[in-house]
Amino acid sequence: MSMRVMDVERVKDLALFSGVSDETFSAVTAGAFLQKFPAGTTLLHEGDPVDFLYVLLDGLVELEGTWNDKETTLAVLRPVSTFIFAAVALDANALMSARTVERSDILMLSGEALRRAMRTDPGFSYAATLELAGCYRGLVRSLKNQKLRGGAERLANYLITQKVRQGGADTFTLPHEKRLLASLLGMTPENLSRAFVTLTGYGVVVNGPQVTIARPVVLERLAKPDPLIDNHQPPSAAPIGKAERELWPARAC
Amino acid sequence: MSMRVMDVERVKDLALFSGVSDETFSAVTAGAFLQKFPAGTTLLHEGDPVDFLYVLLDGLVELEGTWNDKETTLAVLRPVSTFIFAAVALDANALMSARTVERSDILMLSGEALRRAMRTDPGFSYAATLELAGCYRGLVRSLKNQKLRGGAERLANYLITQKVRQGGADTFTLPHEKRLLASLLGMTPENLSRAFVTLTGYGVVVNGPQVTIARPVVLERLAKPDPLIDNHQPPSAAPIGKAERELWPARAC
DNA sequence: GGCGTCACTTGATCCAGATCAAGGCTCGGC
DNA sequence: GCCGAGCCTTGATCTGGATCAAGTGACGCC
Repeated sequence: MSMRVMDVERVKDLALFSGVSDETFSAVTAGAFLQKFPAGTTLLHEGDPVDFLYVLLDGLVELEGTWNDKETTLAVLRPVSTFIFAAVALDANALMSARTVERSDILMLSGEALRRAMRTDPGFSYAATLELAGCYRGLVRSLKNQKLRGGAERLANYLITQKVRQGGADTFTLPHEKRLLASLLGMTPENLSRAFVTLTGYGVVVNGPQVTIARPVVLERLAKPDPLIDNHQPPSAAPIGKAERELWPARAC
Repeated sequence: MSMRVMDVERVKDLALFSGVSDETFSAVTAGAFLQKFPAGTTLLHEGDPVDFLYVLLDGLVELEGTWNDKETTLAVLRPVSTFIFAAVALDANALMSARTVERSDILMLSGEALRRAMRTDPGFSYAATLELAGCYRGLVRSLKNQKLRGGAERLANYLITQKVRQGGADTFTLPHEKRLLASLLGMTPENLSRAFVTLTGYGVVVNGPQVTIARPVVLERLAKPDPLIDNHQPPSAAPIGKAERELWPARAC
């Protein structure tokens, strides 16, 4: 199934394709699929060879890792995002699985064509470098978050980040199930519940998926957000790549 | 202080500079410094703007992250490695500090010149993409290791990896202080001691920095090493980039 | 040679988080 | 409308790891 004109435009606007020539762009999108997947579909299993670069155009996707019958969520992606780009670039096997959380529109671009484009189009391989550098720094943040903070602190910072990303209002809604949030934050669902109870003492009120931060100053005193771990990028109209997200606030978008 | 001919050769052999044109290479190395640092020198502090790409030619370097007066080791690098390449590519601030663990020879390449080279030399930006993709995957492995395994399991896998990297003999030497290893593995020095005691029951004998794995099969039954987390790359004569390391064993080096 | 420093170890205790168990709730299907 | 499944919460208990405290041994310095 091929892409509609509207979808082509959305892809063209990706940071990854910003400096790309028209020839390269059509070469890369020529053999592309646009597919709709229901919630809970595994797009790609850990260890599998990776034939496509995936672009999430609509919906919600989880990246997860497994070992010894345990699993953990490494990231939750919202549109518009690319994923497993590193494996595509290296033509290597996936280190994590990808699963749709909601019904999602996903564009699949031939890995072979992308690697060829990276070798021939300097604008594209430059953009690819920036994209990967942004992804890398996102992971550094995750690792620091995981190793340096306790559960309640991770949750507090997650809530502050969500608040900013959703526009800054004191009340906002969690973007997905708490079970998934627990896995992302590296704790059990039971402990996430208890962490929410703890934050009650810092002015956090929870009502199902609705969260309100009644006393932001008090919560921040607990959370101690840090620009070297948390990326408080506000929402923006333009679709944004991992690189620009990393560069904020150093550069305008 | 400029580079000796021998050092130029070592840099030229880096995977990062494999497909690079001679002009680009001299442009990048023109304003380069080669410096020797004593042990314990902080090369770069978290949050600082990054003006140089660092290349560790000899010695040992630790990358660490800090939050709220706690600190943790994110990686320990051996020669020949580049570091903070992502920050250089994006012209962003460092997310981690870099410290020499031993006396080290470090080459510093102008970030400005490298970014220019990335924009003009397609061979270089292609190699940069591969390098960053390799670094990215290394971090994915670290994060899975941290979130999915317990302390004793992380230590067991670390030991198995060291054994392989050092040539496969049952007895090998830890490459640095245990205090640093503890921080890398995400535990306190006290708990690392106890984890070593635990592994005694699985055939691990410790004598200062000397470790011998007396019953590899038993230890592996505990460690459950996994190619999607652990990178059991054997040593090799040629200097190797983060990309090739990731590709092993899929491709010959 | 004596002494201070620092890495490492060991023991005792404490705490965060995991696990086990149970109950309430929503929601979709029949 | 009833029922079952799955998510979420709460409570009780257990355990891995952190913290506190003390002791040992290696090494460098005076």
